Amino acid sequence: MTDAPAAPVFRMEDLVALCRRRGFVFQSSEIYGGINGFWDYGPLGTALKRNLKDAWWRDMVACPPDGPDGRPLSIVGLDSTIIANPKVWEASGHVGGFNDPMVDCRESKARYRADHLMVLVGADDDGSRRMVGFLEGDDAGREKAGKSLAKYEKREFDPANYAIRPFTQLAATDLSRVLGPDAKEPGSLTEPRMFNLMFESHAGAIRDEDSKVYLRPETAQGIFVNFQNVLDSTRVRVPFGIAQIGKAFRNEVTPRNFTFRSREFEQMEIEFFIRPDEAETWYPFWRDLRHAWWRSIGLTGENLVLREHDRDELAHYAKEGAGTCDIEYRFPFTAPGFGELEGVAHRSDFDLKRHAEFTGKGEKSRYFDQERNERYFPHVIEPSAGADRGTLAVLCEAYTPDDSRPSGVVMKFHPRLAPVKAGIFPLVNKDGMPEVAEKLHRELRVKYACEFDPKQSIGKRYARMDEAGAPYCFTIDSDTLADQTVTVRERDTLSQERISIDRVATYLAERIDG
RNA sequence: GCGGGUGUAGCUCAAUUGGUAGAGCGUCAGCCUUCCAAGCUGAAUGUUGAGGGUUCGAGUCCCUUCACCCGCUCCA
Repeated sequence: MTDAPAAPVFRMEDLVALCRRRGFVFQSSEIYGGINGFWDYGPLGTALKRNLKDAWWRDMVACPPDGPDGRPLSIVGLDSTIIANPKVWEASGHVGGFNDPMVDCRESKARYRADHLMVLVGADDDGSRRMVGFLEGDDAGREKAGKSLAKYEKREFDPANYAIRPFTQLAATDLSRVLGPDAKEPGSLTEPRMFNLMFESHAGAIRDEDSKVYLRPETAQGIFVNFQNVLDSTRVRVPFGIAQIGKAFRNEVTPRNFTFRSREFEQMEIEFFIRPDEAETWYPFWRDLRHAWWRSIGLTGENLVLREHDRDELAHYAKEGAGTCDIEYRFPFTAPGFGELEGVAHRSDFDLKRHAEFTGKGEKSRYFDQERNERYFPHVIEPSAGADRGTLAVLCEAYTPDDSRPSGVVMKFHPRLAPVKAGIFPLVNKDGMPEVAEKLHRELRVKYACEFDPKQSIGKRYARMDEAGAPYCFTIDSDTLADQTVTVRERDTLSQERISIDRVATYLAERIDG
């Protein structure tokens, strides 16, 4: 990464402005002032995102490549609900994990997880002595706290004279005598406050604790809880995958960076179930396949990277395993750093085991492998991609300022993802040309998203198609009427060539369908 | 959640010490137009982000709030 090229040479606000101007992305409920962390897709953005999801579904579910064993992957689809029995989230660990109390320091503006915060206090504390905070596991911080306390009390520091207590066990009245880890005066720490990262609602008319439900924070659990249903209803056997595209919700503390960190977002997830001893084969397979897929839909530049996680940043379900990696993109707002598009994780058998435990089915729910004549909880390789983040990366990759063009900018989408595949124009809006163009449009629109536009000058129409990212334009002129040929204008090169009008559909098929 | 900045037509921006909210571009309609936002004529468009206050009078001053941007923080 040392000689990585410079970040994209455009300002994010220019892309945001284009997205709004051309109808890719709008702020949610904008006429009421918007709402933080929520975004709507306009006509072009909807088409773009749909094309991305369709490409994923086709390449991963309908027509996946061969696996490492040389046989086609077996992957089936699922569409589970956003709201489920709340026990799902107790089993998955989200109810606990999403409720971390946080402590803010008014003086240093730092924020700490309350359960990571400890205080050093005199062992013979009588309720009036100063306490000094430090972070659990931070030996240097703890030493510093000791020195600070000894200096304050003007005596030698002897660990035997001090006790360590969790911050969470302090009474509210004690806070005024606690010195924060990064503070100079005591009393700057707030009481622990809950940051509930799962959205809550209520199912049914009565709004009480029993009716409380959660909007799912990931689509994955819908797959795990349907694992047995899919096995029983579908002729699949390990190794196989279950795929799902759907909305998920996280009450992010700080939504930021356009659609990158939204509170409502869409995931494209596969849980691929494997034999426990084959993770070392399947994990690198999926990692490389997913990396290659993002490249195949147009993220071909240096801004796409694959990054293996360090051991200490792994999630609770992946501590032991074949590995976890992020597929990351260098967005203008992360540059020179990167932002995550997709995580590929070996989740081990964590989730299936947890649901076996929480449903009380236990070992009985183990999978029976007929070929091996043995029972086990399958392990899982999870490629989990963000549809909105992917769409945003595609928008960033496509955005190409070009002062030599009238539009000033061109969106160079991969033809497969382009929301409009072609513009179809009569060179002038008379002499029979619009009729021919409209007929061509009617034929092409059956298979490809095309725009017929007879108005204004040809230059304006090309410029508009540049901003919409249409890879091709077909123009009918007076020669068309004589020899049945049209001009193809290519978006990226601005080249023009003439082809027969009855070859237009084939021309598009060769370039869009591969 | 903290600090800083921004907010006027779809976009870019004007609007004197507080004194009738405007222009260009784009959009739309018509004319014209034989290949890259050409030209002519005309049209639509705003509770100046929202709410409150001061004032005879607020885009302008004050308060509150919302959204976006930058920096922290957070991201199981």
